[in-house]
Amino acid sequence: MREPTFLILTALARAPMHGYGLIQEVAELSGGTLELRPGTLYGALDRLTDDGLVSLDRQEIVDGRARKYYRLTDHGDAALRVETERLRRSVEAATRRLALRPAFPAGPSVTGGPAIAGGVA
Amino acid sequence: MREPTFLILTALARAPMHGYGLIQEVAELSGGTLELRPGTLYGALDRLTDDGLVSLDRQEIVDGRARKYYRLTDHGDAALRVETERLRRSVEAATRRLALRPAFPAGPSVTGGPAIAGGVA
DNA sequence: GAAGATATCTTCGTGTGCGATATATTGGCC
DNA sequence: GGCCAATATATCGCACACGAAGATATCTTC
Repeated sequence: MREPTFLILTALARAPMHGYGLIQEVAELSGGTLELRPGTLYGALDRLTDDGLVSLDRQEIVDGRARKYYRLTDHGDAALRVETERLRRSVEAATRRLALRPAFPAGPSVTGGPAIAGGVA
Repeated sequence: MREPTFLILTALARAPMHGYGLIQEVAELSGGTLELRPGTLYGALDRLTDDGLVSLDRQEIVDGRARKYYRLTDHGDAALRVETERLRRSVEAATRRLALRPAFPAGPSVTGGPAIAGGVA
């Protein structure tokens, strides 16, 4: 599961949403770093629906425009929990190892030194 | 950046490693859930080298077998930090929203609280 | 000398995400 | 009244990362 898919599930974890709302919600969740394109969104929704992680909640007509609300299924809820824990472990591992490194003396100059530090167990 | 790539950079954050060592290290980092295949590994190393995130540290001959050690560059260090924070934000968002859901009433009752909690931002 | 582990690397196929594009309706603007 | 932007859904093709499988080579063990 990649980031767009993960964030779609995350967005749906709070409440059912329709496609366009998901685009905005995911942008917010990612701090603006990820702009969901229609091709990504609807492709993901189809895939997730096939996999049973998401299902069509209801269909409304708002101002003459059809709105399809998608909902996280129990299966999707479980998958999101599993994936979240996987990611959490990765993030923790990376954080731990980055902390051992001499975190960049800042400055625009790269200052030659490889500065790799010795073998830590 | 996807998970295999992320974990390769994470593995290299501690110390330079050679390909085969990375396969084992990434398996350990992921708790055995991700087994890096040679195609994934060497493809990623080539790509990361082209992008300047990783570079060839040294080449040793151990027991007659060539070993190429790869090293995280400053650029790679920075990229890993950025990516780690991105992931951390995603994980926190998902955790927060999952905590709001009635975490599976399920049968055998999980005793009292969801107990997921943690510091919500 | 054959078998298995170590170690690197290539080729090929596929799934996912993304860009571009199409369609339709509403509302604002000139 | 016509045009454009925004809202909203949907499809197509491409690129890229990944994964499976196999080729190559050396060392160790039997």
